[in-house]
Amino acid sequence: MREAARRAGVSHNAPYRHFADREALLATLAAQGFEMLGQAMRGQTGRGMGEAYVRFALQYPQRFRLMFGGQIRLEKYPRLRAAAASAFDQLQAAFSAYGGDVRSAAAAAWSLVHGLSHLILDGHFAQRDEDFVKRVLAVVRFAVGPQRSL
Amino acid sequence: MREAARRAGVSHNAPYRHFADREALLATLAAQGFEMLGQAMRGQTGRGMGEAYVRFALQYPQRFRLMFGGQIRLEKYPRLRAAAASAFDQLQAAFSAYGGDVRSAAAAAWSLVHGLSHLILDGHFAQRDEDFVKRVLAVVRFAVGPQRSL
DNA sequence: CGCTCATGTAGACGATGTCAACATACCACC
DNA sequence: GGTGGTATGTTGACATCGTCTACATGAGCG
Repeated sequence: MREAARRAGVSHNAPYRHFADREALLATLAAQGFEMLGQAMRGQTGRGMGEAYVRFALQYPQRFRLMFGGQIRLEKYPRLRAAAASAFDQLQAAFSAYGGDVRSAAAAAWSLVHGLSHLILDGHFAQRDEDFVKRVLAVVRFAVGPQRSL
Repeated sequence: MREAARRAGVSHNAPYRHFADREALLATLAAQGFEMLGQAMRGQTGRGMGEAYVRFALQYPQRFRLMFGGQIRLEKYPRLRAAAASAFDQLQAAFSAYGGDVRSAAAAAWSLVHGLSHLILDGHFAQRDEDFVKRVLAVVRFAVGPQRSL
């Protein structure tokens, strides 16, 4: 709060005229982040969407962490939840052509790109270039219906 | 820090005799978490390991968030990095029987279960029961070599 | 002009992470 | 057995933070 005020060049209490409290400020920034993410994925399809997702995370790491850091209680900010759901809907739409368990396939795809983003940001992989991302995403197939494999 | 001291029933500065600073305390807890995670996955293979991973995250959400929240700089705590790598190695070993791009496949598998854990914890999915997890994981196949699909 | 609303400021409070100074208990060694 | 050091703990202080209350100011409008 005080840091935000400082950067804005106003007194330490001015931000409270615009945000109820710290969490509300962060929620607004997070919602903005989800809109940015949605825009980054717009127009992409299939694997391109996943790559756009990871690219976004690597480009705005702090924002991404804010959006998914669990410090903001989604249920307190309907606008945040809506923004997040809208981004996910976009991903899910890319799977709707698919028959079968669309929801599960979309959830799996989201999980994959989300986890990859997080793990790269946390520095758990030696590589973090676009090629690595492509290679990892290329390994995965999504299957409908109850089959079995590894 | 002060809260930890309070719970331990000691003065507010006692913890500084055991941890350099707040980050060092959290790093220790996180390292412990990685060991717990490793133990939770031990003995599992393939999809069972993924389920164990998600189960761990849902069972110890705060710990999981601490381990992957990005608040601790890995490079400052070699023991932490080692604990994390050891857990990942276990996952990677499960793929070593596989030919092809083992590293990428393991990275994809880790990303999948990691992202799923995070998204469930964040409340981005309506369901969070074990069945949902199984269903999502069941949708994914890992393929070696340069093939193509969605 | 006077009222209201939006916005900003100053000052205070409790809580936190951290530092410095001081105390105490235990253990090794002459 | 005394002595010194190390591990551990305590008290007190400081700057910072999020937040609350009270007060100021300025624009728009009757």
